[in-house]
Amino acid sequence: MSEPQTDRRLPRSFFRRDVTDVAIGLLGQRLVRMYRGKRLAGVIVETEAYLGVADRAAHTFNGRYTERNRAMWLDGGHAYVYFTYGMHHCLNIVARCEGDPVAVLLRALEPTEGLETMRRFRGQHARRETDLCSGPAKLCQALAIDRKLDGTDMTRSGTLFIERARGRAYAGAKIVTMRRIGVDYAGEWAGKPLRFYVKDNPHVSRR
DNA sequence: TTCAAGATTTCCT
DNA sequence: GGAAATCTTGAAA
Repeated sequence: MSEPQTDRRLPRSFFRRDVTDVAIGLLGQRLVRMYRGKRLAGVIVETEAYLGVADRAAHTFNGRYTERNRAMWLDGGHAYVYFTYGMHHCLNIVARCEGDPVAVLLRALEPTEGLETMRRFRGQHARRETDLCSGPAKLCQALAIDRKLDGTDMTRSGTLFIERARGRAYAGAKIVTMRRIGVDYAGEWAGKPLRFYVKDNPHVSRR
């Protein structure tokens, strides 16, 4: 028996493409997190591409394979969730194929379902709706995403997945391309145009 | 075993 | 605009 959402879920082939194409293609798609029977969801409005072994800003730079980043080495469509700064989680979606450790960092969502629950998870910081998911760690907190979901196959999981959202896609909107956030230590890679977001969308992380 | 630093967010001046 | 919070990771010793 198949559930309605299953038909809308993005297939493996979507994620096995070039990581930059996946990063751009994810804009306008819907991230869904099932939490205790409830749907927490939002449309992706900001992403960053991490190019793997050649990319000094990537966790897999120079072929690094560790306990933390092993999910990045999985097949396209898997989730890579890491913990940083002693308190924050960030969600990536692996692209390409097994053995090619590239991924897309989800930096912001326009929340669409389960806003009350998100507000509860975010606490009193989320005064405005644009405070809920306007940052990589904020969206993880709003959707209760932590390391327990690291390595999840998002093309098969019923807990964390991505739905095609053509009706809400920002196909007609302008996509802005610029340097990535928070990777100034990465030398020449810090300035590469690998951050993408929907122009003028209020949920995009600032700076 | 030790230690510096981090794909961030929030609060304070 | 600047710094604290907070702890895991990864590399060096």
